[in-house]
Amino acid sequence: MKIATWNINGIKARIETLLTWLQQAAPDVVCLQEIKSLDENFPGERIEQLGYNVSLNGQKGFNGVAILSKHPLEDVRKGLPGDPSDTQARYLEATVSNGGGAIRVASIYLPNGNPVESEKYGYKLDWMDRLNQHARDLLKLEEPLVLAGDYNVIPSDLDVHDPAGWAEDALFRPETRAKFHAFANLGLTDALRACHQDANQYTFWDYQAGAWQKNNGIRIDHLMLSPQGADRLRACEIDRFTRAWESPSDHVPVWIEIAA
DNA sequence: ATGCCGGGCGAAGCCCGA
Repeated sequence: MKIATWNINGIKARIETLLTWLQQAAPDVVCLQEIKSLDENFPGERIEQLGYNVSLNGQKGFNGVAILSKHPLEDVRKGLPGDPSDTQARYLEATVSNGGGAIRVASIYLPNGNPVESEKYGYKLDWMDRLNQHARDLLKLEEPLVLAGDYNVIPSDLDVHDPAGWAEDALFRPETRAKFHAFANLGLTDALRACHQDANQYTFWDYQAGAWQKNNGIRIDHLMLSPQGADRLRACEIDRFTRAWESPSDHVPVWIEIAA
């Protein structure tokens, strides 16, 4: 089973690109971030025509996450627990059943947090604490689990073209990385790093300053697996070719192959 | 280069992203 994550930066602007990639890559499950759409305005019918079920946690104008699946989506959870006052659409979780077994899948759009001096950084850190707590609860189930999405976290120096230049950024500063490592240390496997250890495994290139042409990228889109999920991991790849397509998202898809 | 692009909203210019 092929499970992907992709921050598409607006479904309205990316629907044709998404449909092209879905037909070409043929993933079984896709976690989307930044759909920037209300549920009722999401072009679900065109995606359903390709054989996908669609589950949404949308929001007007920005944020918004989705899960697409060729298999039924069950027990859908909208929103990350722990703060009823949080109205931003950044989390969606569902169980994918493919006959043989079930996998719990989450689509995550973790807050950016810049500028660090603003309340946005505190919101990011609080959100990471809530994600950590929820992951603890999910891991207690001891089942295959894939927490996939745009984490807005650069895990290590290997994952950024210019570590020194990013040192104080909300995506890379020590406090951010410490929380991400605490999360991973609950027992979650970074699928890309389980399969590839070399540098330059980027998933995002800014639209500005020729970042793509210069390969000034960062790795911030991750698939994090429970032990039961990691046991079944067979491959993890980054579809960086989509960044060269016309009118691309600034993120590219990342996917894993899991033994059925 | 804490906004150079690009998207959304909504119909000009501002908010947002990383």
